[in-house]
Amino acid sequence: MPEQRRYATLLAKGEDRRQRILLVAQRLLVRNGWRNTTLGQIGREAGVSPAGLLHHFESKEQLLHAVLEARDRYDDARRDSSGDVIEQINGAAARFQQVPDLIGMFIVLLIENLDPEAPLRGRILHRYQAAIEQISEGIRRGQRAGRYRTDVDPALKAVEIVAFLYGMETSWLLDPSIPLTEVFKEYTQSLALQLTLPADGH
Amino acid sequence: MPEQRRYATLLAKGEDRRQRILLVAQRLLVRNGWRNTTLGQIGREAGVSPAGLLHHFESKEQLLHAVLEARDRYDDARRDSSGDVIEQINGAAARFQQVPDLIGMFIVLLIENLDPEAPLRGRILHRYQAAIEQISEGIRRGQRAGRYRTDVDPALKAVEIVAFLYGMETSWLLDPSIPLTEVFKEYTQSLALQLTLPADGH
DNA sequence: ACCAACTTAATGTAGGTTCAGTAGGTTGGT
DNA sequence: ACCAACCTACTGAACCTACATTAAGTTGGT
Repeated sequence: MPEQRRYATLLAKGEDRRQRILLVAQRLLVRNGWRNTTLGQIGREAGVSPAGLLHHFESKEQLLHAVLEARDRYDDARRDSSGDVIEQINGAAARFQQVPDLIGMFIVLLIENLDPEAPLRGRILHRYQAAIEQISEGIRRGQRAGRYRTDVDPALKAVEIVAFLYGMETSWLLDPSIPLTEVFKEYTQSLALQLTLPADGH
Repeated sequence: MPEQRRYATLLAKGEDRRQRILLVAQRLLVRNGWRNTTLGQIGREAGVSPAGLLHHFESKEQLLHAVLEARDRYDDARRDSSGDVIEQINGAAARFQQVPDLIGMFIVLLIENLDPEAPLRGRILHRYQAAIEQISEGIRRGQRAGRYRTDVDPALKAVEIVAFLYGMETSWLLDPSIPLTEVFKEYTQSLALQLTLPADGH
């Protein structure tokens, strides 16, 4: 039996549990925030004791990083800087329905790490700026292609769009009954109107 | 000497300290979240021991409620349902500069109270819905007055606008260097464009 | 026999709260 | 003017609970 296969069953079981823990941790993180989520809660829902949990992750902090890395892998997998801005926004909207458990993680961590000394602050700020940059670039591309008016400042508009997206996440976390699709549609229409019409000086 | 004036000097000192505690608590609440703010921190910055703090407020939770009530009084004082939506949004923008310490309190508490069982969840949801209602009504008023197109659904647009406002708070909390004024101006222009132009069926 | 995957029972610590006491200003009577 | 009773505004130490983490032991597959 090859070295790699020794304990294959056990290791598979462990990996399974590990994934389950990550999923539960992710969900509770969004619902309760990270600081207010205890290893006991995660463990209970994942079927292990707090100590058992630390068999898979060496500390609570490291578990958080594992959750973040899983999330980053997901994001990286579907980053597409090809489509135009409207499509990017619609993509974000679709994700609300497709993977509701992932929505809000970023916002929750952002709020929990506002302090300059907060451990995740750098990482989060970086991600925010990357989002701005991605949207800006989408707008610039549209302008170069002649699809968008050139008198709209891409950087400003990007800040606005990202604010709208964050705000929708926040609103939806609070009240999932809001008419997501319609609001997104409304906003993208409004955007299109402003981005594609010629200026009229009133 | 009238009954109310007994111990006037002492009571004034107490009231002074009380106000100072409220201010510090409010600031730390936004920076660190409520759960991550300790009575020790608040006390240190307000010049009392944790125990001394509880002489003025009977518990940490009650202190939070006092902060909320102070905030509500402020909000109620400047509620104006008279101006149109654009003006309301500009008013919100102005508050970022005027009273930066008040910005973000709502968002932070919102995120910390997402859970259905969370103590402030009801209060926060109610306030969100009130904000939506206020904006909706502003749009409807504009429509009745013939200033706005009637083919924009006020409820939908209100959700969008509130999302933008929350998102701007969040973004600004994370990165205060964003060009606030310009983004607000950009957004209100975009809004005006959509709300006041006749429909073109493309 | 060995190793992963646990469990239960400590351990340590942070933080809210309680308690007993101190300082010093206030009041009302003398 | 002075004093006793009373009050507010605290402080420091002790208390208690909730957690994260550690230690030591158990189980069951390979």
